Amino acid sequence: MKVPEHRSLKEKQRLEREELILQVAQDVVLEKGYRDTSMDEIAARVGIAKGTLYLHFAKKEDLMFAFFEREMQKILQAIEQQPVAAEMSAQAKLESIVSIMHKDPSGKRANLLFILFNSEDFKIALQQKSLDTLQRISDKVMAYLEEGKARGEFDPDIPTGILLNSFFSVLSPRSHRRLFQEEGYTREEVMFCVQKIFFRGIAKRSS
Amino acid sequence: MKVPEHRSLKEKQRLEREELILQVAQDVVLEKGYRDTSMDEIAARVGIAKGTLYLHFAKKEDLMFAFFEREMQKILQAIEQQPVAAEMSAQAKLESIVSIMHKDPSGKRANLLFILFNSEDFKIALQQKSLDTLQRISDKVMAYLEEGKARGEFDPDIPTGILLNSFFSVLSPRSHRRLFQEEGYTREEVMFCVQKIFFRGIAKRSS
Amino acid sequence: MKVPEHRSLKEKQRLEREELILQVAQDVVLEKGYRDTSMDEIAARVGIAKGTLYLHFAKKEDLMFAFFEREMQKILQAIEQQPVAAEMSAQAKLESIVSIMHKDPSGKRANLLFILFNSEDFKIALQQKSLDTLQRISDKVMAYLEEGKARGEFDPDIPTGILLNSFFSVLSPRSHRRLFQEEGYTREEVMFCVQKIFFRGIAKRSS
Amino acid sequence: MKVPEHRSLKEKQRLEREELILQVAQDVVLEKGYRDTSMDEIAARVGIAKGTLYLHFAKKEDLMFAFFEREMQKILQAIEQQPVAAEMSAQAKLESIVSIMHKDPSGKRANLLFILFNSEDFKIALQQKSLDTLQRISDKVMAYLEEGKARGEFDPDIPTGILLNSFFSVLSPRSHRRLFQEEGYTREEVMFCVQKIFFRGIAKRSS
DNA sequence: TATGAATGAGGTTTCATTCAT
DNA sequence: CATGAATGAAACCTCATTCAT
Repeated sequence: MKVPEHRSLKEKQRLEREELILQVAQDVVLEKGYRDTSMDEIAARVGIAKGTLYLHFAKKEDLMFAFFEREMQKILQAIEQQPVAAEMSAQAKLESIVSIMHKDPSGKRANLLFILFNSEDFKIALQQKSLDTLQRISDKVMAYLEEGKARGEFDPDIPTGILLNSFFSVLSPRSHRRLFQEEGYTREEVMFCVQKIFFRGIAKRSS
Repeated sequence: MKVPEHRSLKEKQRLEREELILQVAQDVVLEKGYRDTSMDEIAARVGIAKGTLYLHFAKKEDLMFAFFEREMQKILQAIEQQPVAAEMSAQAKLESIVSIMHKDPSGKRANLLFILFNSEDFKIALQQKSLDTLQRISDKVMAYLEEGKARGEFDPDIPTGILLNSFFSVLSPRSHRRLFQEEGYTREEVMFCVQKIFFRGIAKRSS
Repeated sequence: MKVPEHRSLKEKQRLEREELILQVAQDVVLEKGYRDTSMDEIAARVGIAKGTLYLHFAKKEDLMFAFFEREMQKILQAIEQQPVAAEMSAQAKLESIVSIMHKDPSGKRANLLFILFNSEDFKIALQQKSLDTLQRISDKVMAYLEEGKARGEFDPDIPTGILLNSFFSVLSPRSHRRLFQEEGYTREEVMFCVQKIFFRGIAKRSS
Repeated sequence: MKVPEHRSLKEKQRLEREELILQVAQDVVLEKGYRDTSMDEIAARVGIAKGTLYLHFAKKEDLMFAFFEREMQKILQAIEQQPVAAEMSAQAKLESIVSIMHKDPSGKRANLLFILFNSEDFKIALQQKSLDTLQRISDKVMAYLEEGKARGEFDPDIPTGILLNSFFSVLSPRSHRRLFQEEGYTREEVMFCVQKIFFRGIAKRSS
């Protein structure tokens, strides 16, 4: 109020630190899972006091939700910035979305989303927040699925809601993770096959 | 000691109680997840003292593992008792397995297995036990998948390991649960579509 | 009251079992210490139900106290049955008592008494019971100590109470146990030296 | 962080509290023994929450070990700071050690050490820690015992290991405690007599 | 009388959250 | 703002003791 520039500098620092916290939290969650990630450890790794953590995020849930939301935002932005040629097939568009979700710089995104999605604690928290960004991603995918049906690419007999769910099942590395972590398949190989199964599976029969 | 009937009566009561405990544990796990299921709460809901719980299951892990194993046994037995005509297609055989896994009286089985499978704590416990039953179910499915490939039903270009994983993905109600719990689809409809996607997706292309 | 013979038969069986329980309790206490000896384990080793244990001894403390008392009784009897020649020196008489306390058939007595004497729980229980037998043993030793003083064997300047305590210190295998369990001394060697120190230490100076 | 005085003030308070905890723990252990000393009770008596206790000592064992080690350190330092004239007899040196061990401000030290030494649980914990301080005290005593033998003060026929044990037996107030707590002897009187017995007992006979 | 299933108080330890400095 | 010590609820597990059969 007195010195706006100062205020915004502070604000910038604040955001930078928030970003750092989220990064660290992500790492820890990936290592230890949701429940075994303690606020103590996050604070320690960031190099701040536990109390400071609570200045940024009032609850553990809030922190967790924040980086979930951030990932979603990134995905949404990437999807929206993706150049989409009009004549591109619906399948190609959806494949590009899958590709976005699996190809983050750190390569951790999909695992992270999976962990959060399957953490009981987190689910409960999630239901109480608005899922706006998630909804928008979902809408985008749904739009492509319906476009594909309209174009005759996808089987119109399968309800779009079910298609949507199956799409996100394909995406989530679920047990796929095991395939390249323990059974020696490459990530690319697995994703290629899984997408193949999915898109063939939903294709309109050429009859 | 003297009277066999007496002994077996006690034993019967014991088994009944054990069954009750497992039922309750199942419910709580379904509601709250593995970690948030406390021995206290299970005992309270069963209506017994905490100590009594420990007479039946020496550790939380043991209790959890017990009903996991029990479900697996039921599934394995059902699979093995299923009459399998020699000329039945591999797909039909696999469909019957899916059907078994999804048709338990309570309708909770698949969710439960999914929760346990994705609980970090439980995984660790699981690795220290023999996974015999689980392995045998898995072997059965794998055998059918390879039979299907040999018969020209399934695409031989997709590694069987990946097929196997995808099969269990289809099975696990993961987000499917949402479809009939919140979005108004019937369980049958969802399973029908999901299986359709899967089997079309892995079918050998008619050249 | 109706059938005395029967009654006494029952009574005899009862005592036999009580003896067995005490034997087993002794073994377990020697193996695990006072606190880590559970009523469950005693019952299991005796081959009776836990409830039966409580028909004989209403509290854990009572059981423990019972075999403490029993050992004391044995010691007292052995002491009183010991033929004591009038002209025997006081030192010789005391040495024979030490010998009795250390030479029980099982060779466990001294350790056991030591464990009990140093168990906090037991001490408290002990204080609430009459220590009759213990007192009588103590009186016997005290009498010999005073006899020794009167005869000019022991130093009359050391109060008999202190001598008494030191005597029981010498007896108790305390850390002596370590000497032959971990350091390779023989039990006899240790006892010989320790008694030597004690009796020389309390001897009247020949000046 | 910025102000050293501030840091050291906090540190000082922390140490003071730690000291208080150790004091209280000592009292409780003296009253109830090792096993019956609960973290709850210690916290309650100190007037802090249970969790706070765990900020200072991560395990019950650690707390117990901490004050054991602290006492040992105090004793070792006192021994090493003791001015030792070269011509002093070995007996005089050992007497000064006994005196140190028995003359702590609270007068509880020896009892405490004895309780800990005879607690099964503590022994196990002790074996996993380095016994450095304990060993050094023990070495010092042993050196004096051997010096005494060499000088012709002590009986060379008694193995030094046995002498060492007997020395610590004399020190430990074992049942001595009873003498001045219940029987009206003074501490000094008891210690005087007990040392007299010990040193006479181990003296070389003037032949 | 004998049984052993049932009880529940009590013990240790963890960790999200608060708050005085 | 930042700190981190303090809190206390809650989790798992044990075991002496009771009591219906």
